[in-house]
Amino acid sequence: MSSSATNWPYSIGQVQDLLQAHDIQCTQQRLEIAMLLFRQPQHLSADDILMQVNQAGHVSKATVYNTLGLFARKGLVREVIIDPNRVFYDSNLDAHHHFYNVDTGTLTDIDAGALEITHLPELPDNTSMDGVDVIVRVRNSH
Amino acid sequence: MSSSATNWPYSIGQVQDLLQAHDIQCTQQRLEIAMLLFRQPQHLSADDILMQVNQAGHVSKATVYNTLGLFARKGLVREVIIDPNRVFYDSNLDAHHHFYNVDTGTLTDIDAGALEITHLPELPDNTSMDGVDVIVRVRNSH
DNA sequence: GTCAGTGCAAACCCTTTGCAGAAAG
DNA sequence: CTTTCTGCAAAGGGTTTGCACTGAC
Repeated sequence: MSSSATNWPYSIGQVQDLLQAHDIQCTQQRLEIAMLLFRQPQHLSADDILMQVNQAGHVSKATVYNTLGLFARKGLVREVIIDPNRVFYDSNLDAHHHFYNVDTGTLTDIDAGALEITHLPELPDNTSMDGVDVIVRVRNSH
Repeated sequence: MSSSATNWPYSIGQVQDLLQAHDIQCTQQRLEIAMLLFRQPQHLSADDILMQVNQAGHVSKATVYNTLGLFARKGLVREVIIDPNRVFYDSNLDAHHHFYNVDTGTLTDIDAGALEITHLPELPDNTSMDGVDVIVRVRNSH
């Protein structure tokens, strides 16, 4: 079930292969952004990435946003829309769900195998399944 | 389990009681917005509400946003964050989940009883459960 | 009369876009 | 050489804020 037989962090070669496998032309900037995301399974906002990638080299804001949009469209990363203020990009390719700490804005993974959904009703007419997201909202126990 | 033994749409009196029960001072504008939301179980964006409420009377944009934020904080409506472009406000007070049509941006309810989650792993340290959202993304079958 | 709510416009912030220059194949 | 990508700055769009006015109690 695991699509990624991975050892984090990914090596440069593995990231290059990953881009190619997802039909994404490999450029300097895309490689830098992907390397960052695939250092470990994590959830980063566009701004996180913009700042981190610019500690060493330089990638423009527009390129970061365009690249992340491209990665998401190509299925290389998953957009996580939970926080109204920003989109997170998730480098964990395996099926999983999320804890969302509403106090800190922190996302934590829930392995898909650790949770089971049953009795899902039939889909609306003329639609097909695209995915199921489960978000468990938690708050700090005061 | 149903917190609302309701007959939609809510009457003015019922909405006034609802506001009072949620510790919200009843004003003209808040009543208008609440009446609109509780005409039926539905998902409206701030802009939907702004436009609909201004077909008859007039409520300013700031008041609509402030009021919806207040309603959500007080637990009168539920914020649904699924679409990166706008927040939906859900007047369905019963436990339920959502289908989200990624092509049309449409939300549809899934009765909570129609779906079961088991084997939820234990929460992160020092946190308490705030709620579970299940989002089933669907797309139009081409 | 006092405190909370409202309206307007401007400010904010994340994200997208237009276009000229640079890079990839 | 042609096509695609990148960078900059400006525009876009939903949401928030500052402040004076109005309304609720």
